[in-house]
Amino acid sequence: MSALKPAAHSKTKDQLLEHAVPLFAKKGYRDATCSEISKQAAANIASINYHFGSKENLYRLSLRRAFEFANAKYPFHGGLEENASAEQKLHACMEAMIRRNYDDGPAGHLNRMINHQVSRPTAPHNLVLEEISQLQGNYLFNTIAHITGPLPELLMQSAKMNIIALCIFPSLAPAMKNFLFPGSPSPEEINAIITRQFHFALAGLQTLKP
Amino acid sequence: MSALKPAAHSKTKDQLLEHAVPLFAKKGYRDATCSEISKQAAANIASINYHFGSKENLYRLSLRRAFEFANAKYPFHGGLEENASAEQKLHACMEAMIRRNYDDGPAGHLNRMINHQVSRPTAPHNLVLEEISQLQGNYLFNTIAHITGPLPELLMQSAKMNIIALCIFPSLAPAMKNFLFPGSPSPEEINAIITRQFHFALAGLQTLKP
DNA sequence: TCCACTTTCAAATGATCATTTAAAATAATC
DNA sequence: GATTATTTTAAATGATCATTTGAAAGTGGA
Repeated sequence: MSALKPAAHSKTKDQLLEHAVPLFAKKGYRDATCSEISKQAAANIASINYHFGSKENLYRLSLRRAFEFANAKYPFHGGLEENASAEQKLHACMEAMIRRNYDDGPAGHLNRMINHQVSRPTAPHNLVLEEISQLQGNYLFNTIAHITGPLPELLMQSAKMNIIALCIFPSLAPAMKNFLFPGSPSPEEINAIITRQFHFALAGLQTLKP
Repeated sequence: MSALKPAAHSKTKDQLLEHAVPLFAKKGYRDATCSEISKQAAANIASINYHFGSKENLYRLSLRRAFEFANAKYPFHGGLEENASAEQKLHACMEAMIRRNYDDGPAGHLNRMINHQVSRPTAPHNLVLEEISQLQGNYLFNTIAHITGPLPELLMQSAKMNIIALCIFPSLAPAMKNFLFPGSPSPEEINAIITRQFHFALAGLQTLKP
């Protein structure tokens, strides 16, 4: 436990965070090593612990940063007015989730980090994840409720899960994504995916009405 | 490289495989250590390399074994006749996939192993996975084709992906599964899930018809 | 210039892991 | 029962990892 108190900002600290995010997104928490992160940031290996205290803490900050990027470029509400229809809002949510999957830049890092996290949960990271998913999950939850009408809690959660599944499942597994789109899908293909999945989801939701 | 050629069968070898499967299913390839596997099998740590050559090879055999268990208890065709309707066949596929998710015994190990594998692919293991998923994927593919009628290849693959997503997504993430069902769902709840997801999927597939 | 403080650095530390080794124990064959 | 082959064992090996250490270098203010 070091008694030193590093400054809030420094060039090295910024560089470390900047390179940590894409590396965690690419390899996941475990396979992105401190050695590689600090090498990419042109910093000494000890700098991570000096500036962030631990690799785990650096990961937590990276998650938050990736969330800000994703949310800024692809917000769940999609710029819709509050009085937009529930169908429009659902479309916006799905569009945001799907576009994030196919964004190779900073706005796509969050989904890639989550994909790694999903099947390999580590206690402290889940706190951040839950915070994020609640923020977005509640908006989606309310939107769905307007489409299906009131449903039992369990059915609602399950409906929400189905919407998320239709948006992010193909990109969860790198193998599946590559199978569908060797290389990256074109903007037109992404648009087609969004409308296709939206109609698929909407039809499915109708079957849940009492 | 050992010059010894161990016998095809031995009690220790059987015990190792028997304990490796549930451990790989619980923790994934990396977090299930040779040390823990051999301890559970009441064998020496060197026995894995003696009998299987490497941890990787033990994992490959474990995958095959898990596949046999899952397929024996929950076959994709669900005991249907060849002339059953496409809807019946789709229902059978989905039922098999969903029941495997909620089976805590040997028949559930395959899905748990795949869930770990999905987001963290390792080259040699993927060969086995592809073999397995093609076997089952082709059957599902043909079934869907009968429901939607002929579609472009990409649309068909995407439809297949959606069906799989609706079946296995909630159990992909341990956190999500626990959120929906703290503890395990009852047999009645599982039945309800199957019919609900089937109707959701069927309605979605209709929207893909030309 | 001196001093207190912050930051960087190369090397050490200690933990964990799969795999190897070589000797000892066991089983099989004659 | 002697000899050969197989299996088990404790210990060693070497690799990788996050983190710690202590000294060196850098920085800003009086």
